[in-house]
Order: sequence, then C-alpha cells, then structure tokens
Amino acid sequence: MPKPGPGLRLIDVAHRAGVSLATASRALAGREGVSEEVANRVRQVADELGYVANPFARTLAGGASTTVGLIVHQVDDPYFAEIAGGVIGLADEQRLLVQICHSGRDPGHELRQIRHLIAQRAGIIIIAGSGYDDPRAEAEAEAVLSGYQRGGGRVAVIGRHALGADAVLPDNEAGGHAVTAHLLGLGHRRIAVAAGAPGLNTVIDRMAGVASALREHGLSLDDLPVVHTDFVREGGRTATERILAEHPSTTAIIALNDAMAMGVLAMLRERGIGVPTRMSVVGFDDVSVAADLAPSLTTVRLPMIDMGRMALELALEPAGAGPRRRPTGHQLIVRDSTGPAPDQSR
Amino acid sequence: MPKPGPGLRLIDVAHRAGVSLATASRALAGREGVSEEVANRVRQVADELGYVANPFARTLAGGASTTVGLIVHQVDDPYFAEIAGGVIGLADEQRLLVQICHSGRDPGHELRQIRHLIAQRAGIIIIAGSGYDDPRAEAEAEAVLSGYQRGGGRVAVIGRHALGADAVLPDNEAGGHAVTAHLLGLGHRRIAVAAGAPGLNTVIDRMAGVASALREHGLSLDDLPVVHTDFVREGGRTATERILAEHPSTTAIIALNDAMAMGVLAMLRERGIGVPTRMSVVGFDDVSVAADLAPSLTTVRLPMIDMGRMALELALEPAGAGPRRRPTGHQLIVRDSTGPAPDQSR
DNA sequence: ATCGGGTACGGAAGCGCTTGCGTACCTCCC
DNA sequence: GGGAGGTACGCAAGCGCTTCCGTACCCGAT
Repeated sequence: MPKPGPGLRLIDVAHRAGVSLATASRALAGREGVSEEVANRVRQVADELGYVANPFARTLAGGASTTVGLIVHQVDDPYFAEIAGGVIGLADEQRLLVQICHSGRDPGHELRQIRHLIAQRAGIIIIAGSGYDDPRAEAEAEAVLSGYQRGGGRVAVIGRHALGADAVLPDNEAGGHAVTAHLLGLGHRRIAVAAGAPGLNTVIDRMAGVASALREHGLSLDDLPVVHTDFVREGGRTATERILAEHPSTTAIIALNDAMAMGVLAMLRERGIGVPTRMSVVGFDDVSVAADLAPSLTTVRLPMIDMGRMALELALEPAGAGPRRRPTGHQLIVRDSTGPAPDQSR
Repeated sequence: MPKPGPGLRLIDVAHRAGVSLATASRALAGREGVSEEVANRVRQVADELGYVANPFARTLAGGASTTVGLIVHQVDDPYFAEIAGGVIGLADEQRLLVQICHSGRDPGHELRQIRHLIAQRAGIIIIAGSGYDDPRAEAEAEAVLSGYQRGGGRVAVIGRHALGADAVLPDNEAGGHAVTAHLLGLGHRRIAVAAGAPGLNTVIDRMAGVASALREHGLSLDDLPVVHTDFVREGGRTATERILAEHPSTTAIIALNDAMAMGVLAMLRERGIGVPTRMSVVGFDDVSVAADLAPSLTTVRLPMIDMGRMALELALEPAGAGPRRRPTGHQLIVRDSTGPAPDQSR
C-alpha cells in the first residue's frame, strides 16, 4: 500500500485509475467533461490511496485558496478575542484556516498586513476594528482592497463603514444613546466622557449617540468634559485622573469601551471614590469579564462572537452588487456600577 | 513602474535590479554565491517595490513555508489570547503569518487540527494548552508530529511535556506550591480546591505543587476536598456551590486557574460570603483582568505573552538533538482576595 | 602567457496542480 | 454516407519559485 498523504501525487492516482493527469484533476474537482463512470473510478482510487491534494500546487495553479485572513487590533484585547473566536468557530466548521494579524490600531501597519495577506493569497479578508479618520490611509486601503476584490477576493469588515466592502455594523450610535439616556434617567447631569483617540470611527459614532441623547434632554455635548486618551485600560485611568482634577463635581463617567471603563473603575478605587454612590460608570461592549468587575459594570452588550461569525458568513456568500451592511443589535445591561445621581448634583 | 503587491513577481524585482531570477532568489534568501553589493541592491529594490514572495510557489518549489500554525483551546479565553498575542507579535516581526485553530480541549479535534495544519504545509506548529491524560490520543498525536518533524517541520508546545517536541513549561508545580504556602502561612487549614478536568496535565501538575506545600505543613491532599469541574468560569461556580454545600467550614479556595477563580468569586458574591473576611480565594495565571476583579485576585503570574514568544523562538531555531525545555518562571501576586484565616477555624 | 581553482552569476529543470486547446470518436441529420 | 456538432479525454503550457549545474571571469601560482 502506498503511503498516504504527502508524497502521494495526483499523477499516482491517475495512473492507478488508468487515466491522464488532466482527467483525474477534473474528476476530483467535479468538473465537466468526464464520464460518470471514469469520475467514480478516480474518486474511488483517490479514497483508497488516501490522496490529499497539495494546497500549494493547487493554489499556485489557479485554484481557490482556503485560508481566511483576519486583521484585528490585538487578539489579547477581549473585544477582538471574542470576535476572533467567532470567526474561527465558523471557519472550523467550513474546514477553513484562519490567519490572524495585528494592526495595532496603526493605519500604516494595517495596510501592510492587508498587503501581506493578499500576497499570501488569502481568499477572504476580514478586518475587525474601527476605521481611522485618516483619509489618505483609508483611501489607500480601499484601493488595495478593491483591486483584491476585483481579482475575486472577498472582504468583510466589522465596525467600519468605509472600504467599500460588506460590513457588520455594531449599533454604536444607538448604544451610545442608550447608556447616556440611562444615566440621564438616573438624574445625572454632570457627566464626563472618557473617549479613545478622536480619529477612530467607533469613538465618533458612539459619541454621536451620546450627543443625541443629551440633546433630547436639552443638553449639549459641548458642555461636557470629553477626554480623549488611548482606547485601552490605561487610557481610562489617565482620563479619570484628568476628569477628577478638572471637573471634581462630575457624578458619572461614560467610558466608550469596557477596557477604558476598567481603567476608570481602577482609578476611582485608588482614589477611594465610591461607585455608584459618588460616581456612576458605564462601559461599552460587555466583554465577558464586565460582570465580574468590582462593581459589576453597566454597559452595552454587543454580540462579539456573532459579529465574527456574521462577517465570515458575509464573506462566504458571493459578492453582491454593492456592499451589504448587517447591523448587530445591542442591549443595555444595567449592573451595579450605576445608580441615582447624588443629591447635591441635582 | 510595475504595479506593487499581487502580480508582482520575483522576476520583476530581478529585472529591475538588473540580475537574473536565480540571483534575485539567492539574494533574498540570503544564500551564498551573491556578492554583497548585488544582494543589497536586490533587497533594496524588493523593499521599494513592496515585494512579498508568493508562499505557494515558494513552498511548492521546496522552500520553507512561512506560516506558523497555532493550536489553542480557544482564543477567547484570556489565557490563550495572551499567548496568541505573544506568538503573533514575534511572527509579525519575522514577517510570518499565524494560523490559529481551536482544539476545544478535545484530543480528537486537536489531532484533526494538527493533520489539517500539516496538510496545509505549515512550517511550524505550536500547540498551546494542557495535554491530556489519554495515552491513545497522545500517542497518535506524537506519531503524527514526529513524522512531521522528520520531514523538516518544527514543533513547539506550551505547557505539556509529552509529544517529543521543544517545550515551554510554565512553573505549574512551583506555582501551586506558592499559592498553597501563602494560604497556609495565613493560617488556613480548611482549604478546598476547585480543579479542572482530572485528565489535564496542567491540573495534575498544579495539584502536585499544592500537595507538596501541604506535606511541608504536615497535611495531606487526601484530607482536602478537591472538586473537578470544567476548567472555565462556570466550572468555578459549580465547584464553589458544591464546596459550600459539602464543606461549609472551608476558609479558603484554591482555583487552579483564574477563569475558575472568577467563577468562585461570583458564586461567593451571590451567596453573600465576604472575601477575604470569611473566605480567601486564589487563582492561577494572572490574566490581565485579575487585578480588576472584586476583590482583586491573589494569583500566580505566568508570563503568557512571553510564553507565546518563547515557543515561537524555540521553533525558529533549528531542531536540537533532543527536545529542549524552557521553564517560564512564576511570581506570586498577593492582592485583596486573601487574608488571615477567620479565628474559629484555627 | 598558461593553467588550476575559486567566486559570481545565468540557464533551465522541476515542485504538483489546473486548464486551454487539440484530437479522437460517436451521433445525428440532410 | 459525408459533414456538422458534441462529448470524453490527453497533451502541454504554465502558476512563481528554488536550486542544480554550467559558464564566464578573476586571482595567484607556475
């Protein structure tokens, strides 16, 4: 018995089945131009011998690639880890392999990764994470991706509207509205915002939701302190430090993602400021640890795992006429980090 | 100017640099037989044009594959997410691409993933996560991997000793000893253990550390309640439920990883049991949120990100005569979840 | 000057597969 | 019964790269 797997070539199968290489290839690919009888014989021989096609030869010769490229800011950020989990889960079911790279929230680096993935002939590229308010970089990325798509590549993005690709769109604006309305409903008026870098789409969209809720209560975002720092835990800490120093009468802090909210809570704990008695805190995303924080975090739940799956689903469907958009829905999760505004602030 | 990215072939670079295809290939691969001057010119042109080799052609032609396969239990588990982050970080620097798959802690599924990765001709395979106490599955995995290694593939594992490959070995036993000694030093004697599945290497090793610390204090593991559940948050909750029901006088719970510790804390909170006043809790791993839990978690820090990097480093070096082993070190991190044993338990 | 030996480079043969095109052969119809 | 039209299959040309082998050239030794 010939050894299976590597070393066994299609030509061996062809000989054994008494046909030519070309016919064997067509038979296994299920293409036209082979009689049912011959096709079956080839398939049977291939099975017997345990033949597995060499994906490199196959792809090089023009076949489709079975790898999915996934670009995230960083996998060890829980938000992206969950999205990646969703993508990998579906990919597993489809027997696809997922290549993950980091963009590090750097448009230049992201572009490099896109190029790399294309050069590696990934058949599908999924980009997760906020776009940038950097027209040059975005335009270049869009150009590269559209070339890729014209060549048959499929692209899906999560959480950004540009790039001319199918998109999974988290309810950033509606979610921002929801948390803000929640705080306003509790009587808070001196609200501060701990935001990520001002150029991120996600930040802009969530802020828009905050602003619209404020307007409904006759307030304006311009009257609120908005501190832009990094969109990570440490950014939450520094933002809080600044808020406490410059706006000591603040009674609620809106962090634009859970990572920042964790930093906010950490700093408040260090300063001995009670949550929610003296300060309410809300986050955004509902990463899985949000329920286990001290105190547990009021936040907006986004279905990250599903978002990953949805993005891959979109990419697996043939391209439509124009970019498809698929909203995610959201859910306000009220936990222990928010409470009524303290009396003196009324 | 030839268009960059896809469609850009080595021959284009060669022409632009005024050399032959063969010379260009040698120059970029850093092989002998090319003058320093020509080699530099080729490299510079390649950089300018943003040339990236087609991995399919390269691999087909017999060159090394530039993709590394990483098998983790699940990326959206913070422990594995951080390891993956480390692997990807180094891979980025080396211009390698990382393919991630889930084993789901299922030996059969893991084996399937290994086979898939090999069929895809990954040049390096890294397996993170505990091995199983399942001789059949382990033996089969080892056989497949050794065939792969004989064919030039490189393998590194994180946190398991078998499989005959280079290994990064977390200080599981020493860490288990450290947390246990810490609790004993605080006067705890009625200690319970919330452990993962009894077949996992990691569980066995950490338990060994617990046992040795107990022995030094004249105690035996046999006298302690050890509850085996799932090695995740939910497992921590059920384990705690059982411990509270069957051993109500327990004053400290050792969770064998942080995920379980989070479940333990959650259940204690639900039951209104003060930590650390009535119950001390320790975890293991020091995932990044451990410091933000309520209360912050006493645990053993393992350098997960470095572990990922180290594993890839090992795999990038040529294979040694026998399997190399590289210990990780550990650090006891004392936070707010542990305190002196309550008086009545003395 | 001549020759051996080393170095720098180019030519060309594959790696295993897909696919365009050509060639038999068969069927059907006027 | 001869040509049109179809079907089933084989031949061979690549895909982009690595690498074996051959050739030109330069150096120092004769």
